[in-house]
Amino acid sequence: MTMPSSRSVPSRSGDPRERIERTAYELFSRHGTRAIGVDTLAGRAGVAKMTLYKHYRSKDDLVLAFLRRREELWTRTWLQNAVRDRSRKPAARLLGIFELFDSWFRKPDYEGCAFLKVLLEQSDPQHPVRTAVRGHLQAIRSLLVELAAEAGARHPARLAQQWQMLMMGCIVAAYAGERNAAREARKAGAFLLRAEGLRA
Amino acid sequence: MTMPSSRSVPSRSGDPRERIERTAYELFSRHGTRAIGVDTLAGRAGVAKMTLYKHYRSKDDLVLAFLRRREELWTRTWLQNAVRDRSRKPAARLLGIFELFDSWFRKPDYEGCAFLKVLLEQSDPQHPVRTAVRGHLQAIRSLLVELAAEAGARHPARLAQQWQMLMMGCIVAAYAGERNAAREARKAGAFLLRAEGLRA
DNA sequence: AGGCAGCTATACCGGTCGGTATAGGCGGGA
DNA sequence: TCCCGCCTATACCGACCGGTATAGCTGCCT
Repeated sequence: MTMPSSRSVPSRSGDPRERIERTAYELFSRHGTRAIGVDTLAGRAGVAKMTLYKHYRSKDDLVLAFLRRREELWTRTWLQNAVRDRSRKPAARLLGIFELFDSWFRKPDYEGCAFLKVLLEQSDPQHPVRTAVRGHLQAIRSLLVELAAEAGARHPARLAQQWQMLMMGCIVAAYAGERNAAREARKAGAFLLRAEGLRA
Repeated sequence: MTMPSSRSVPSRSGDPRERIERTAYELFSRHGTRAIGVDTLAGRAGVAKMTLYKHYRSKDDLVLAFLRRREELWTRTWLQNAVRDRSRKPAARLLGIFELFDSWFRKPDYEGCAFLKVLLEQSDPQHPVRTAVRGHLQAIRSLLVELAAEAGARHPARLAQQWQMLMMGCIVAAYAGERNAAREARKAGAFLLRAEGLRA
């Protein structure tokens, strides 16, 4: 009677720490960090609350671990690899991001970008969590700068910055229900490439 | 001793209802709606909690009122008027949005976009609050479509959608600390205009 | 003078927040 | 066999959550 949601999809396998992180990833990604309490988290992970606090000093610590995992799984494993596999020409790789986004946005359980959710729910600019998000956005930026440079852009840093704004803008638009956001962003991106003297 | 923050900047003037809405505007805009409880709100407004619940059935109701006020003050009074005053040529008006954003982002107390904050903190797509945000974003879109059409764009709806993504993207980028986001977005926007056969 | 509407203050409700204390179960290594 | 390290379960802490009940004050209308 205590917690009806405790045992649903308990992510049973793995040691407790792994179960905690996996559960945090699912719940924080979907609902943000403010909406999920530590009791809910421990219950869903099938783990005692004390175990959680043995591995992480505070909830903020766990949130930071979640953000690291998000960079590992989303940025590196998903985005980076998919973009490199999708094409050989760097300019096409940049455009490929939006093709990737297009199928992402059309997933019925599309839940937006965890980095942006966490960024916007923290009003203190000095807070460690918000600082960490800035770092993770910077990691994505570095990837974009690299691609822009490989593509031979005149101003790789500028193109990367504009590209990232377009990415974030269409992620939010898709979250607001605009399912074709990625396709329109891709078209806009193509114009930016031309302005940099590139063609896909 | 009960509430040290109760009387700081109590927005003293006006009837209770106006004080509530003004306080909600300040607090929700800066911190989001999840971070601000009704006790804090009533305390800061210098109003009894019962008075608050006499004017609004629930906190969600108050949030909806806050969003309406945000559209009134931010979208209509601020954005719309400023853009119309800034220039006569519609294409220049579109670009003027980012010039307006540039000074907005450089305010030391820049607090981002309340619509986006509220949108991202609500994970249920059916929730009335999230539905309301979609409506407010649509209002901004309408303004953009109008400007794009006046400017003679070949595809006003498309240009408006891309423009809004650029706007949201640079709002978020600025929130992450990128102070020159608006200037770069403006440059990107100029390329989109050229692609539509327009010149500023 | 009476009355009523609007507001205030205070206390309360069950539930959840992040975080801690305590005691016991269970498995592996010596 | 005994112990120790890791985990569990449960209860607790003060604070806060959204929302309600009650009683009293104040000012305006008649």
